[in-house]
Amino acid sequence: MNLHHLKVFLAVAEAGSISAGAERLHISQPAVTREIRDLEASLDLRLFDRQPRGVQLTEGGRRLLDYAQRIFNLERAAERDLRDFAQLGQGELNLGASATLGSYLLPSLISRFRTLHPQIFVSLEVSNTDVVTRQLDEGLVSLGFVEGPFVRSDYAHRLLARDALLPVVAPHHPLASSGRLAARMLQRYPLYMREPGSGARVSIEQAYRAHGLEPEASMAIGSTEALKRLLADGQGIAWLSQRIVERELASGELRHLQVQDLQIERDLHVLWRQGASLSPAPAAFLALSGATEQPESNIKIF
Amino acid sequence: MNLHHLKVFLAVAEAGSISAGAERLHISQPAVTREIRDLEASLDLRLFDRQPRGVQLTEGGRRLLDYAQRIFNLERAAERDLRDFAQLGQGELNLGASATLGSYLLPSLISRFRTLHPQIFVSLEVSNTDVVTRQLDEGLVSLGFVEGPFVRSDYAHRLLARDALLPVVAPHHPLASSGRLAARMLQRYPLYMREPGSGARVSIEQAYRAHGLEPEASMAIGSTEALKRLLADGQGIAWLSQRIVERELASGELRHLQVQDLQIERDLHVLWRQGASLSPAPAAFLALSGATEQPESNIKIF
DNA sequence: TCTATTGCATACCTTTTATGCATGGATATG
DNA sequence: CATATCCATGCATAAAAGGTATGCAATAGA
Repeated sequence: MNLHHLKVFLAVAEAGSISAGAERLHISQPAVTREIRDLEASLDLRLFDRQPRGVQLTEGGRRLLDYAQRIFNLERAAERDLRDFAQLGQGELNLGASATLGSYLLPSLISRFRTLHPQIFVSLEVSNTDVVTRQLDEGLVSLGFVEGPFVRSDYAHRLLARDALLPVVAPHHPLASSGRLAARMLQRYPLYMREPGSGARVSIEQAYRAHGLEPEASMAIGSTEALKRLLADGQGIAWLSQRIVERELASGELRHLQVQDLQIERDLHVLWRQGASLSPAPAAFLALSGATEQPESNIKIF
Repeated sequence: MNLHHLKVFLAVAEAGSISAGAERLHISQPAVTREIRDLEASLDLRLFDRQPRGVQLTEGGRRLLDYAQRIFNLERAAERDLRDFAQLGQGELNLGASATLGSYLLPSLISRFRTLHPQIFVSLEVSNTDVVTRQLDEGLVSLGFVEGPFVRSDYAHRLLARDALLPVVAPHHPLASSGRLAARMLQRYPLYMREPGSGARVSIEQAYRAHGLEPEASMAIGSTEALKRLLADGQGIAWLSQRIVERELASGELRHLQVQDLQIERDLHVLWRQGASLSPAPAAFLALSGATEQPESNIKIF
C-alpha cells in the first residue's frame, strides 16, 4: 500500500464509482481501475464489490475508508497550517533587546508589525547585550537587538543605525555651564554607568581607554531611567544615548557637556543565530526594521 | 506537497541528516536532497537548516513533523488493522492502559488471552488517560483502558468496574492511628498526586472541590509505585486505588485513613474508536474483559 | 596546517510508476 | 433488443522517482 493508492481509493469510495472517482481526480477511468486493482492486490483484500451501476464498499473497504479520511484530513490540515505559517497568518515573534533599542526603536516597529500581522503573537524582553546574545543562543528569542560590541562571527547581523552617547549632567553640576571641556576634566567627577554586560558600558570603557583615561565606575545601575534620576544629585556624569536624553536636554532637566576630544558612538545591530534561517515572522520583522545589508555603509540615523 | 514528499521528510527529520534519511529509505542521498528541495519549494518554506554535520529542523519543519508523524502512524495503523481483518485470528492486539488498570487488571487478562490465542502478538503500553486517548485517536492501540473521566461522545466505551481510591499514609504518619477523621484534617499534610493528565488526579481534584477543599498537590509523580515509596517520608497523604495498596495495607506498610465525609470512587472503562468495528483480536479481548454493555448497571468489582 | 571524512548540492541519465487512449465485455433500462 | 453505463485490458506515453558521478564546504584528526 502507498498513500497515492489510498488517495485514489478515497476518491472512488466517496464518488461511488470508479469512473466518477476518475473524473474527480481528473484522470482517466482505466488509470483508476488499475490503481484500485493494485491496492487490492497489495492488501490481499477486496475493497469494492463491482456492481452494474458502480462499486460498493466491502466491509474491509469501509475500514480502510475511515483511515483514509483521517489521513487526508490531516494532510489538508498540515497544508493549511503551514501555508498560514508561511504567510504570517500564525506564529510568534520573540524579540530580545537591550535598553536603548527596547525603549526607543522597537515599540514603534512592533506597533507597525502588529498592524500588518495581527495574528502573530509578539513578545519583547528588554535586558542587556550579554543577556540578549544568551537568549539567542538558547533559542528563546529569534532576533536580538543590541547596542554594543558582540562576537561577529557567532551571529548573523545587520546594522540598524549609529547612535551617539552624550555626556550629561544635572543643571547644577559644576561643569554644567563650562563650555568646551577636555576629556580629562571629566575624571574629577563620579562616572555613573550601566552594569557590566551592558553594551553602553563597554563602549564607554573602550572610548576612555583609547584616550588614556581610566573609567572608574562609581555606580552600576541596571536601568537607564534610574541613571538619569541619579544624576540629580548634582555630582555624577553619565554617557547616555542621544535618543534617550533628547527630551531632558530640551527641557533643561539635563545638560550636555561639550567635550572637545572625546566622542562616543556605537552601532546598533540586529542579530540572529548564525546558520539558522529565520521563520517568516522574524524575517518580516527584520525587513520592517530597515536594517542595512552592508554593515559598514549606508548608515541611517533613526 | 504530496505524501511521498512527506514520507521522505519524516525520514530525514527523524534521522537528523539527509544522507541518514536516504539510508533509512534505501534510496540515494541525491534523490532525498531533491525531494526535500521540492517539498520546501511547494510549501514555500524552509524546513531544514543545512549544517555541517547534518540538518536541523526549522520552526516550520517542526510544525510539519508533527503532522507527518500522525499521518504515518495512521497509515501503519490502517495496514495493521486491515491485515488483521483479512487474516482472521492472525492479528495483533495493541493495548493502552493507565497505571492502575495496566498494573492490576490487564496482566491477568492478557495472560488468559494468550492461553486462548497464543498466535496473537500482544502489546501493552502503560501511561495515563490523556495519552491513552491520544493513542486511540492515532490508531496506535485498538483498546484503551482508562480510570478517569473522558469525552464520552468521542469514544465507544464499556464499564469495566468501579474502583475506590483510599487515602493512605505511612504507619508513622501523625494521622495513622487516629480513627475516624474529617476530610478537612487532611489539608494539614502534603497531598501527593499523579501528574496532570492522570485520571486519578482528576478524580481526586473533583472530589476535593465538591467538598469545598482545595487540593494542593505538593508533588506530581508519574508512577504509582514511586508515590507509594514517597509516602515513607511519613508526611504525605496519597489517594490510591484499593487494588494497588491491598498488599501494603495487609502487611502494615501503609495505613488506610478512615475519612468519614469523603469517599472517592471512579469508573474504570475500556474505550475504542467511535464508529470503528473491532478486529477479531480486540473483540475477543473485550469479551474476555467482562466489560458490561450498559454502563450504568451490573457493576462488578474486580 | 594539511588531509581525510562527512554531508549537501548539481548535472545528467535510467527506471518505475502513473496516466492516457482505444476498445471490449457485462449488465441494467426503456 | 438497442442503448447507456460502467468496469477491465492492451498498448503507448508522460511524469516521477531513482541512480551515478562529481563538486564544494566544513570539520575532525594527524
